[in-house]
Amino acid sequence: MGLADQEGIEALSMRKLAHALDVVPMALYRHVKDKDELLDGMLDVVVGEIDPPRSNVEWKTAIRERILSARRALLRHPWASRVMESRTEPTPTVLGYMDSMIGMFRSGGFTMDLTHHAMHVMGSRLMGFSQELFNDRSDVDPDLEMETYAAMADTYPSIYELALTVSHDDSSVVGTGCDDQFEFEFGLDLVLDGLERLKDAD
Amino acid sequence: MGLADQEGIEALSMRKLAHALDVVPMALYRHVKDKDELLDGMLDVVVGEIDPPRSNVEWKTAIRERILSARRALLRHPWASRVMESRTEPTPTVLGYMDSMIGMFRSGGFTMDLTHHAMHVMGSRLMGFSQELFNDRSDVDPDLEMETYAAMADTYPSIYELALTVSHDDSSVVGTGCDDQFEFEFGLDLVLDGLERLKDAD
DNA sequence: GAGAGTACGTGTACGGCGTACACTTGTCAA
DNA sequence: TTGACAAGTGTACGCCGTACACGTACTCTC
Repeated sequence: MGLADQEGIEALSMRKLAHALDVVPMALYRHVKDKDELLDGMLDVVVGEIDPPRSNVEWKTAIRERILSARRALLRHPWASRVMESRTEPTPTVLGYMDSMIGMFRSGGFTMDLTHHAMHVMGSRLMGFSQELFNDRSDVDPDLEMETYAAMADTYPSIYELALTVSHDDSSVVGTGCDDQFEFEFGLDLVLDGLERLKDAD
Repeated sequence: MGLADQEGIEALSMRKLAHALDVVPMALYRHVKDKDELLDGMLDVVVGEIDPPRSNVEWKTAIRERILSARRALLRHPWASRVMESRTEPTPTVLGYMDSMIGMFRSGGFTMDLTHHAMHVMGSRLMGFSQELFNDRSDVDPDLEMETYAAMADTYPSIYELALTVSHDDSSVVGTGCDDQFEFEFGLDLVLDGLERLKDAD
C-alpha cells in the first residue's frame, strides 16, 4: 500500500513489489493466490479504516458521517477508488460494510424496498467516492489552464462559461476553483434529502 | 468495437485486433498513436450514438431523455462504461457532449453555480451509467444464487433480508429480481427532482 | 514516362507483465 | 535426529504494448 500510495497504482506490479520487499517475485505467491487477491486485500485494509457508525443519532446523520469517513479513507489512498471500480466481486469485508449500511437504512425506518433503491442510488458514494466523468487533476499551471479554457471558448461555449464562473467565485485568484469535498457533500446531501422525502411520503 | 462487443474488452489487445483484421500488429499504429487513442476513438463512436436533445420540451424531460439515450448507447456496448471510467482525459467529442449538457441546464433556468453542482452530482450518470459497487452479473444459476444468499444469512443478515425481499417482489419465481433499468431511472429521477427543488428555491 | 513523395503494411526486437512448476532453505516439534 | 511445513528461489512460458527500420504500391508533378 505504501508503494501504491507513493508510486501510483500502475507502478504496483508483482515484480516491483517483490523488489521493494527484497524478495523474488514468486515469493509473493506464498501469501496471495494472485494479484487480484493482493488488490482485494489492500481494499479490505482501506475499508477497515472506515469508522463504525455512531449510534443514537438519526439515520441521516449516521449515514452521512459514515460515508464521509469512507471518503477520508479513500482520499488517504488515491489508488483505492480506481481499484475498487475494477473489482468485480466484493470481498467479505466489503460485504460486511454493505450489510451494516443496509442495516442503518432499515433501522432508520426505511422499507426493504426503499432501502434497496437507496443502496443503488448511493452507488459508489457508499464507498466514499463518486464516479466522475473525469478527474480534473489540477497538476497543471492554473494560468495555462485558463488559457486552455480560453482556447475552448468558441468550441465549447458552455464549458467556458462554467469555468469562468467557477473560477471567479473561488476565493483564490484563479485555478480550477472546484472544491471536490464540497461537490461530494452537495451530491450526498441531495441524495439523502431526496431519500428522506420518499421515506416520509410512505 | 465488434471484437470488444463479442469477446469482451479484456480480449481486445492490439495483437488480437490486428489478427482479426488480417494484418500485422504494428500496422495499427499507422492509424492510431497508441492503444489509448484507439480506446478514445471507440468511446467517441459510442458518444456519437447518443441522440441529440429534443427541443421545445422542459429541461427535465430533455435531460432525462438524453441520459436514457446515453444509457441505451452504453448498454449496446458493455465494455464502454468500464473503458470510460479508465479514461483520464476527455476527448473533444466528450467535451462537446458535456458542453451541450451544460447548455441544457443553463437554458432550463439553472444558475451557473447550480449547473456546476448539477454536473458533479450527475457524475457518471451523464454518460448513461452510474458506478455501482459491484456489477451483479446474473450469469449464475438462480437457485445456486439463493443458496449462496442463504449461506450468508448469519454473516450478513441485512443483505440476506434485502435479497429475500427483492426476490419475492419480483414477478419471476426467483433470481436477482433487480431491475437495473428501474434502479437507474429511480436514481436519475431522484437526482433530477432534487435539482429541480433547488432551482426553484432560488 | 521518371522520380519523388506518401500511405500503408511488415519483421524483428525489447522490456515489461503475471504466474506455473520444480527446487532449496530455515525453523521447530516430536 | 528427523521430518513436516512455511518461506523463498530460479527458470521458463506466453502474453502484452510498441520502437525502429524496412518494404511496397499508389499518386502527383515535371
